[in-house]
Amino acid sequence: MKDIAAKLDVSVNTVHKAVAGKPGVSEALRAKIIETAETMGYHRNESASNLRRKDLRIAVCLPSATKEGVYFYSYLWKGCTRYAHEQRDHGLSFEMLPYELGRYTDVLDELLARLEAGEHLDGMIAYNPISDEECAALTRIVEHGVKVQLIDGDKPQTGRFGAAIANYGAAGNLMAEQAVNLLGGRAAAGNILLLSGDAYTDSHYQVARAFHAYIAEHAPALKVEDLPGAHADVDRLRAELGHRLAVDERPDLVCSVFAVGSETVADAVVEHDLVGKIRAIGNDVFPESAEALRRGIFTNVVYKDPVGIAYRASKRLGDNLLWGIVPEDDVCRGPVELVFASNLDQYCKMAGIVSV
Amino acid sequence: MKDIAAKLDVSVNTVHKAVAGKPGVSEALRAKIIETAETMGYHRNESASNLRRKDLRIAVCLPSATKEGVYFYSYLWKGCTRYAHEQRDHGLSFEMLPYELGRYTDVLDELLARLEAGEHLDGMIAYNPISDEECAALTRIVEHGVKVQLIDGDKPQTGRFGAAIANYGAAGNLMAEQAVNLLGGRAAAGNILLLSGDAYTDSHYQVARAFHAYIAEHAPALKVEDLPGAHADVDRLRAELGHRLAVDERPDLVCSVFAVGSETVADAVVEHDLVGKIRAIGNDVFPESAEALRRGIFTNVVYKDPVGIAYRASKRLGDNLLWGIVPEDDVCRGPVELVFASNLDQYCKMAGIVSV
DNA sequence: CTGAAAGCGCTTACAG
DNA sequence: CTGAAAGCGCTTACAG
Repeated sequence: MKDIAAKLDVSVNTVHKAVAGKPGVSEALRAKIIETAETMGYHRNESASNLRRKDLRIAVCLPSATKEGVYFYSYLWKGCTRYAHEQRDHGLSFEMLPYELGRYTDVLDELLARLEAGEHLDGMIAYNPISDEECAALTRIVEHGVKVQLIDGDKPQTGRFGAAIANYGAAGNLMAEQAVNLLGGRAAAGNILLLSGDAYTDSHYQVARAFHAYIAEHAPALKVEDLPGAHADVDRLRAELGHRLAVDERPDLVCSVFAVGSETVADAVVEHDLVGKIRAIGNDVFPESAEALRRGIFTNVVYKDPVGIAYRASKRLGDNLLWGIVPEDDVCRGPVELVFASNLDQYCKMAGIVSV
Repeated sequence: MKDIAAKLDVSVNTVHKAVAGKPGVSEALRAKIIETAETMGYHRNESASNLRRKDLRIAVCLPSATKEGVYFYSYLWKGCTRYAHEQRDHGLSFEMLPYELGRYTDVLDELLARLEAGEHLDGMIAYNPISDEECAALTRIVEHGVKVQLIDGDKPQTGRFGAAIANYGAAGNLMAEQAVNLLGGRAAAGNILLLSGDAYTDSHYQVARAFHAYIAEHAPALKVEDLPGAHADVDRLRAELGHRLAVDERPDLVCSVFAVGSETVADAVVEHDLVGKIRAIGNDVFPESAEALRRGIFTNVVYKDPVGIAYRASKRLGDNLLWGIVPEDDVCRGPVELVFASNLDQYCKMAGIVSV
């Protein structure tokens, strides 16, 4: 920077304003400085930049990890806190705002009140808003100049900066692809029972839809029957599943598109003494599903990397606020993988699951 | 730091020496300072620390990516350069020293000469040495106080700081587990042809051994026949494989423990018009294997994350040199995953493979 | 719009 | 063994 300043006979301060995109330089001079900087191979020293500048403030607003879906939410928190920890000396300060399910709007309104009272916030990691109230509150936060990065869903109409979502379509395809493998390849025949969850829950619906589409295209001789139902009526689901497994014409393969359904499947398979006799694929890695895979109850479990999704969401926001980096796509889809007993341990280690 | 100094009535300089582990403080005072620092919740500001201190020097010595195994080596380079790029302002400077295969000792000797001439080097990322000469040269580098992190193998007798290796055992198990799945589960029967590579190449041998062990334990009715041979005699391998696929009693499944073998399998399956009629699992993601998976020639490909291995090797060394972090294990084993057509794209993106 | 000066929190080189 | 001073490369707050 000193060299550039000397070469153009301006002050380092002016160089700073030019390269950092700050106001206070004429556009002509800025262009000349940026050009010179590039030809001289200049790049900003991150350590020095971070040292003097004031921390940018980011709020994280996700469901607390104490209720339904506890594992999933705790993985999201883990991804955010990991990034926050890595960046603690790098110019970012995080405020964690967990909310009890059903109280999202309240927490958003509180935050809004603080913004209206003049408090400054640069960015926010926020759980995908569902209700109109939640969307409206988030939209108003965006209007206060806060860059909002959504997690586990997208609502472009809020004016959010970006969104990070698991690749539910790929998860459904992956589960279906292995289902076809297990039932004999392209010429596969047989019956699949799919615990398809709640059709109004985006993640359930998308996995189930992709599953059906894959089977229809690649192995049309396979019959897929849906068994819907989610957290709310898990008892009915359990009874119905038991019913299907008890009869002689039981399905050749049982799959679940969601975590609670996977647990139900594992329990039912054990209860009806079908371990090794019926094949099953679960969704999401959590202690119970990991145990079921280890014991051979599941052939596989679909992994959607919730920690990674939250980490990437945080990093995209941080990189943008700190360095002005604009991602290619505003929506970022995480990877999906199929877990086997042979490589289960590496996923448990990532998720912090200790085997029993 | 200023607060600690004020509290204990010493200089910031003394506090620095105490917390940074530098000489020049009495042990009694050091202990008192460290205790006070902890109770006051002090932690070192990384940006400030990086800004003033001199860059630590790290050399990277790996096979150049222009010969045999080009993809694998280029992935290792990619992992190292990614870390180097991330750390460019964070107190680490890297020197890249690619060598032509067979010329490893020469490059190590050159480096040794520089060290003996008084040049200083803090750390080194080095490819696993094979020959006695290579091991000896590396040992002498270690004796000059250089912390050496090995990649793709381990030679503890060199006194290396650590090693990062793909989990070849898990890769063999994973391939075998899916082989059992494809051939009918626990009661599977059938014949598997295994391109087992070169028994003297550690990576080939370990994958093949784990594969055999898994089958013997989990599906003893499956017959596994080895077809050995590696890069050196790929023409013979190709002929022999063609022979086995041409006859009526062809295997139900063909697997390869190594990349060149996988390419050979894919070619042979196409040549004998067996796409969709015979099942095949390959090893390693590279353009040809990705294409074979996309076209349904392979059911799956085993992924061993070479970029990640090199990245983690670099990061472990960097974290130790910069912050004194000592990893729990000196040997770090990378993850292994089974790739499907449904999630192939995410691996191609990581490896920089553009689909045709 | 432009610049001179102070300072972020640490590390270094040097003096006592 | 201990400390006073300078300085890493940038950013900020302020003066012109």
